[in-house]
Amino acid sequence: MARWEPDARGRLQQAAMDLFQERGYGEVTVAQIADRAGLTKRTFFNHFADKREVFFANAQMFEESVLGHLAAADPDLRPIDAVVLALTHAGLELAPYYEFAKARIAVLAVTPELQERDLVKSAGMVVSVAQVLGRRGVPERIATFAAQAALSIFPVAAAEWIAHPTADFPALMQKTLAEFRESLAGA
Amino acid sequence: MARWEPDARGRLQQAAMDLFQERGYGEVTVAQIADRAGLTKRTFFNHFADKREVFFANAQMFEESVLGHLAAADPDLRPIDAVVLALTHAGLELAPYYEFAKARIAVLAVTPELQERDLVKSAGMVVSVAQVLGRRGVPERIATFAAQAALSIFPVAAAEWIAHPTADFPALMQKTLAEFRESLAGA
DNA sequence: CTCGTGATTGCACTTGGTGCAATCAAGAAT
DNA sequence: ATTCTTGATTGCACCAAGTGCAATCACGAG
Repeated sequence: MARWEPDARGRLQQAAMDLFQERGYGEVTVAQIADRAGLTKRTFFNHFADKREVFFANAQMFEESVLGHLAAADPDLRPIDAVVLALTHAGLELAPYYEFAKARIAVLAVTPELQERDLVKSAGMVVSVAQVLGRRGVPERIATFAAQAALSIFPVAAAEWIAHPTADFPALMQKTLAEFRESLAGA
Repeated sequence: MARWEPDARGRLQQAAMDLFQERGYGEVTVAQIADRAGLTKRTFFNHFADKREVFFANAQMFEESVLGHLAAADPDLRPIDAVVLALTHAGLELAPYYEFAKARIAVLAVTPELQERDLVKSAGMVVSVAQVLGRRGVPERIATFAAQAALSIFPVAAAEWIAHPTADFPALMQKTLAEFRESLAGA
């Protein structure tokens, strides 16, 4: 038997997501989350730096997945294509969590506080992706721009996929990338 | 004589910036800001939604300037060029506030809390810029991407200009835009 | 059976932020 | 001159987020 009930962190995440869906992020207090997980407010803050972070605990795994795919990508690919492909693959791995992703987006959509943190997470990912590109010899600024472009595309394609789960996600990514290119076009 | 000392809001901004530079954002309390401005904590929150907002009070004027230039831009320009030009012109208007801009960036650079809010402001600007483009008949998604691209470019060029005030800002913008295009390139 | 260790907890405390009623300083109305 | 109105400021009570620190707990190792 474990010391205490196992996976305190996971229970906090679960309790938080449940409560956020039930009452909305703003109406939920950290004490209530901890309570539902059978823990205390103090313990919550041992596991998460602040109330917002509990919402993004899983998102980090997604980032690692993207970075993994990117590091393993064909070195001959152009930077932007490598990143888009990595995002596409990582995105496909999310398919089994369709319901979870949908709920997550629903909460995010109505909670400015979480949207704010979401921007930080995206910005952080731009930096990591750019770093990985850097190791391929891509100049820093180019790498950052490519990462930004690719990461701008992803949520758009993802939202469309959530709305039409039968759609072909890789195709959506390519279509969206084409639109981005068009937006910069070029005399 | 005015009812009270005039321009409470301005005094709060000034006091806040001074204190942030002296001690750092995290070491300054709202009560201290209000105090230095000869007001109370409660009054501070009458003028600003939260502690972070006082730092961005001026930034809104910049946004309005950009939107103004954009609305007045040559309708024949391609979307991305129109936005870049509008940002260039608005940026040039910032030249007289060089010292202030420098101090602002210095505080921002060491304060994650403010960086987070800065991302929100940028995102908001992407939306407004895209709206103005929309009124020119640019499709929504293209408009958003163009706005994102242009607003990714601006801080890079601005940082370089702050570092080398003698440089030609419009040229920096164009150079940076070219780099962004390169990052998406094409064969 | 004791000891060490890491997770959990209790508690006090600071700060951000809000709601509401009271007050204040001016200009307008009588 | 006095009253009225109006908007800005304030005081106060209160809730929730987040932190530091010491104590406690539940296990496995020795």
